[in-house]
Amino acid sequence: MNRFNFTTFLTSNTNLDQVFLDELFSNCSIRKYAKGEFLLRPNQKCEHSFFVEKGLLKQYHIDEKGKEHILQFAPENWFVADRESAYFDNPSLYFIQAIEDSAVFLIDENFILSLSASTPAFLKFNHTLLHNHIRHLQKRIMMLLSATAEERYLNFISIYPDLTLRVSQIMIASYLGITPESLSRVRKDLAKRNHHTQNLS
Amino acid sequence: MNRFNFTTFLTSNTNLDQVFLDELFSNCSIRKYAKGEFLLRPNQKCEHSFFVEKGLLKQYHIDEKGKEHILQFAPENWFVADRESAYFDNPSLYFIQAIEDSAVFLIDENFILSLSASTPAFLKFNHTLLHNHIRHLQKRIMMLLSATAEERYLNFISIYPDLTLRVSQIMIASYLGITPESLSRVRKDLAKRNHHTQNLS
DNA sequence: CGCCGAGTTGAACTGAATCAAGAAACGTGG
DNA sequence: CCACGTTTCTTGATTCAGTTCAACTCGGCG
Repeated sequence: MNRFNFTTFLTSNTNLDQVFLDELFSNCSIRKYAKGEFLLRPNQKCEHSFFVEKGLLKQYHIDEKGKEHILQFAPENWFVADRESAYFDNPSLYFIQAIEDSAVFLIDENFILSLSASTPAFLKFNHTLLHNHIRHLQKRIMMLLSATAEERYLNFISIYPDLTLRVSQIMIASYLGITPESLSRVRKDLAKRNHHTQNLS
Repeated sequence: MNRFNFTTFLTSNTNLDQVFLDELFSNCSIRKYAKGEFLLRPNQKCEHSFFVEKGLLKQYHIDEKGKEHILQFAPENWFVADRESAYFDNPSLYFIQAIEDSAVFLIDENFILSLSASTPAFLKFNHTLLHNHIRHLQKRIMMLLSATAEERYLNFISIYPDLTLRVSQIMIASYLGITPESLSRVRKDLAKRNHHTQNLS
């Protein structure tokens, strides 16, 4: 029996049986990407969803002013895809790039649709994933609408404590919508305040 | 035959037949909400999706500082739901409120799932809706990450020319993540510049 | 008529961006 | 394994977009 993260992810979130999993895996390919390699570039069409088995990806956009804005990080057990290009005719606006050496499952979008039609448990699973994604994006919007630089950073490290160590501050700043210099100052301030409270205890 | 916007929306985006539509409508109810009425409040559980047949809704959050942040407007032919409470156990974080007298279809989320399982065309339709929603949220995040107050406003009026007239500036500002005062100044600046270009032509 | 919320305008303030320069960490090739 | 160049991170000085607070206008409505 295969012992991928992907298998564990599927079996622990659904009650899909082995026959189903075998069919799913026979329609997926796994590919390795070296750090820095691109899985998708703007104006390409994104044919599949990516499941990150190992490593770390980022999805980002370069705006007219040449600045990079990170839409999301995708560490182990995350899905990424460019929904825009997968479901509509539009070519992608985003880069998807490996920021660590990574192993990724490629899943055809049409295959997901046909599995959903044939297997109610998978349909439910896929819907939950999509709704989870929506929920996540909504939280991010609220954060960008209401939180200061410090609040955004504190929120980030509480949600992604591991990423804080794996990702450069430049990228974290880009994800938070602040400059790297500001992030550095925020961290300095927090460290100073933490020292104080530790000394008082 | 019923002549709702909802019917037109469904038939023009899918090839669902009349039998199907009859079943769908027999499982939906339509309700009217007066301006100011709430469809959902925080800590309630949102049982269904709403399709706006007529009128205008807003979905928003009140943060710890007491400020209102609008997640989305929903005019005619839009769906709104609190995915978070519909699909997970968490009670809602958001208000959904009518800002005009409105007529709204209520669609049970479980019913959507069962229709998706039984009707491939509806499955496809629903997936497209969800992906469209994701695409929309992603665009909004890029906007909040990269655009100035003026760029956000110009983007807003280009996407929602009608809403610009139906919605108070206070709400537009809240949607854009700026203060009403700033929005007023942005508009003043734009008007001044437009006059100049008009005089030059 | 008087009230109230929406919108405008001004003045002062501020959080974060920008620009610039130096220090630390990193990796790559000799 | 060290030396070098490159990138990341830090820190400071300055600027700026947008906020805050306050006063005032306008239009609708009981």
